[in-house]
Amino acid sequence: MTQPVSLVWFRQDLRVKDNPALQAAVDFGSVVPIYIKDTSIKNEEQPGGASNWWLHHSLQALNKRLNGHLQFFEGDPELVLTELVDKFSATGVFWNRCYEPAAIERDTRIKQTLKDAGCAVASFNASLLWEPMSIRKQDGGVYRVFTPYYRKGCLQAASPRYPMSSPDRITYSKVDNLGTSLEKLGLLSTLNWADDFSNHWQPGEEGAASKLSEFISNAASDYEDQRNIPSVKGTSRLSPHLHFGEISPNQAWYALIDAFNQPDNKHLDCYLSELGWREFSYYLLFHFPTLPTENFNQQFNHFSWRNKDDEFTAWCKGKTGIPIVDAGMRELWQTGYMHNRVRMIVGSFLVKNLLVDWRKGERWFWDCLLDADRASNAASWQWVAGSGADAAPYFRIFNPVLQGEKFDKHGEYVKTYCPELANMPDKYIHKPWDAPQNILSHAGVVLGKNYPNPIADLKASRQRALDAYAETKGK
DNA sequence: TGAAATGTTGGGGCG
DNA sequence: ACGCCCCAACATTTC
Repeated sequence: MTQPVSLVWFRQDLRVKDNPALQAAVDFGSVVPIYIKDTSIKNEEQPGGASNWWLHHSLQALNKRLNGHLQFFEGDPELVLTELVDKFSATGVFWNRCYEPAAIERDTRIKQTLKDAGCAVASFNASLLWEPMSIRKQDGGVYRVFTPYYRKGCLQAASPRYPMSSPDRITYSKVDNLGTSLEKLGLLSTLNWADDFSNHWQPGEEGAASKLSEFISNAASDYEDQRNIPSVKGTSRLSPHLHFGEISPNQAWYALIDAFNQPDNKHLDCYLSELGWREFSYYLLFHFPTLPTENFNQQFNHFSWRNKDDEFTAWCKGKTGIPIVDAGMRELWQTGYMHNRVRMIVGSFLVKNLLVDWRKGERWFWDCLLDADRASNAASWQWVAGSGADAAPYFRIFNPVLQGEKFDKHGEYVKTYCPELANMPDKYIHKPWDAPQNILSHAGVVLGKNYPNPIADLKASRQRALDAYAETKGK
């Protein structure tokens, strides 16, 4: 007696533990796990280079966990799925939900097609603590401010689902592998740009679990104080793992609560609320699908960005002459990651001091970040620009010198990524342009030669931003 | 999850 | 001893 066959369509849930769709397929019968590189989505929504590097290695890890049974395809998922259902005589298809506007539209259509073809189809929530459609204000409206969204909307709603364990035993269907090879998906860049990534990261479920336990044993107990120091690994660094679903937020949420084993701990609450910000980004994207491309606050449609190409390029390359900005941009390029505090600093500098449209920054991050995520990236850039929901007010302009002196007191972070400044004394590490000539020459720094002169005067560009924003506000 | 400008207070140096 | 000034330290307001 053969079991019914079902497909598990993996997308952003590249794990075996706490995977509701996989569990459903196991309960249903024998399983064919598949991954489809979706070529039907628009170019600008295709994952960037760094993200694809991660995806490649994550798929490799998942395939290993599935004993090599993962089948890889490329194309329009609707066509691929209907064809596979037919070829494998599958009677069930299961997946975990995605929440990006284009994915929702695609999946809704596919679900109908497969149902019409007589398949059992079910989708599940595997990547959010609270799904966007379930959180509403008392009057039925949509929250626009984080704190009431999180405190009233989320924390007073039903608790997040407790994580499931791995399926006891996965029975794989005895079918041919009709897919292509992982390599043929072409996710790896031909440049050697990504070579260094693997020194910093281990994509896959195992890497995610070890990041989580490392965070719990080393950093979580002092999270609120340490998370802002970029030279210290005081954050969880789970973001790329969460993005690809190698770990669910539910697993992180409950692991932290269990580890602290006491309510009302400020470090615990602080970390959980960061997971809350991730939820809020998805919530905003769901209810405002144009978030990645349109100003949430439409007053900004009239904003006169300067958009100077040479300045934008200097920012991308980490050659602005502002040490902590350059260090951040170089960390991004070299490691595919940037510390959260520094993301705010470089973002504020680009958008406010240089007056470059936040969407240019969004695009660069999209291509460079291993944790590039449509929801978080869009919501965070709009937050920085002041054009978003519950955004930073227009007058909040980070001073990169003060931020450096506050959060990187001895310049350890700067010196890691800007080695040409390695011998600068603490006093001038964040403002080499103010250093007396003898100190510069003693440190081997020649401004304009081996380290750039600052491309913007911080005081004047701050005033320029205030004027520009004041003008927009008046419109 | 800002920074700068402006205002207030109080200790200490000094004539 | 007293008034005056300076200025650090902190608080408040403004952008």
